[in-house]
Amino acid sequence: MQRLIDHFQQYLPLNDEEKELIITRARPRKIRRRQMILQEGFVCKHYSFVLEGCFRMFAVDQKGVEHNVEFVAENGWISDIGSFHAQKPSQLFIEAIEASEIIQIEQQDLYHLYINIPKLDRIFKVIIENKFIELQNRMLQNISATAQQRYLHFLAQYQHLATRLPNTQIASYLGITPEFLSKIRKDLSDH
Amino acid sequence: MQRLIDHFQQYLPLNDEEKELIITRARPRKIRRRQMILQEGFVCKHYSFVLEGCFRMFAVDQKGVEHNVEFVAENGWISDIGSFHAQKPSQLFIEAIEASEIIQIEQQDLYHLYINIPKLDRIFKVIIENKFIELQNRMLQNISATAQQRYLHFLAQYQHLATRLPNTQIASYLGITPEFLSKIRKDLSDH
DNA sequence: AAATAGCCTTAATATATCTTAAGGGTAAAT
DNA sequence: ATTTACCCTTAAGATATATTAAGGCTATTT
Repeated sequence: MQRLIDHFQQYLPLNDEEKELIITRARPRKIRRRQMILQEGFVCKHYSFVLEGCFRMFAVDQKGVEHNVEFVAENGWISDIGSFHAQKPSQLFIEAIEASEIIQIEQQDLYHLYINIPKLDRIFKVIIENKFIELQNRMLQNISATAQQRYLHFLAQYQHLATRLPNTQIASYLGITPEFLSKIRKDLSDH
Repeated sequence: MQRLIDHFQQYLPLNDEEKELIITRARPRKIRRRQMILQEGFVCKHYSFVLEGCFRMFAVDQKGVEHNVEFVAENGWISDIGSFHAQKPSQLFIEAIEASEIIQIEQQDLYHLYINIPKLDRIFKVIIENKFIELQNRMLQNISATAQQRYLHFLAQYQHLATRLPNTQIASYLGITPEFLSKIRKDLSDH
């Protein structure tokens, strides 16, 4: 739990009372590999902070094909924010790619924390701003770069993830088929 | 200026003192068509709230081709958030597509407002959460849908924009060439 | 140890999208 | 009123990426 407090304090210091309140509203949880913490059709109940392990958020299209929207590993937050705030059924899945440990905060608890610790508004504002910047960069890549360039960019920016993920998951994140990623990798290795 | 206050009050009520402070720190400005309010290589100095008109944020690739990252029209915010907060040179341009009126807040002013009106942390947290959700949906479309599906989705979600934008700008936003968009439109009109 | 399932690769063929080139239409600039 | 610049379209040929099918390799599972 200290890890979560430390995480928040990277943004702003907290006093003991604030730390205590956060601790009462957050719950640690172990997740097995392949376990889902969100499924399509259900409301996203939590904001989840990843202590150990790795998750993917994905959608399934009409043909049943999965598309990875996001990966989140250590010290990152994952949630379907739209579903969480609107309390509407999600169209997304969140699945553990590895055995993981997380800390979860439920919606009412998070709202309670926001009211009693206004600093958290600031902290989460910055957290989401950073996620937005990252996503906007990825979007720019997607509309302007070839699949090979996107793959190289992914390797450079997310080395820590790239080595832990099967290529098939990376392909889904890049928006290409595993077969085509395989071709890209061959072309690269042939210099 | 009242428009900005009203905008904030859609999220949370403000008292007179808060309104007054915001007004002293925000500046209205008229922008001509094609005028740039941010250019590559410069630090993004402002958060800009659009009263009237329409802007695009775009990047220029090595070949000199422009890629539209985002459109923002009435009651939306536009800024290169990364450049703004880090005070680092931007890689993006922001240009008025129509003659426009905006209200701008400089970095130091916004930070001053955040400190003196903690509510604004909450308000901007929600604003950016909504932008994030929108962008994540677009990202999902981009990795999972064909150009035709993306175009139809764009028309459905942004009718108000679609009719005001030249197709060449829409094509750039969708990540396709104008020629291919033209073909898509023909295929659609042939049912 | 065998069987199963997931992952990675290869290659042939098909489809989506880009490039280049050209022409016509319309709005802004002179 | 003419010119210029921008925008939209069409089409042929090129390239990027998807689809299908097959085979091999590992790590589980039986």
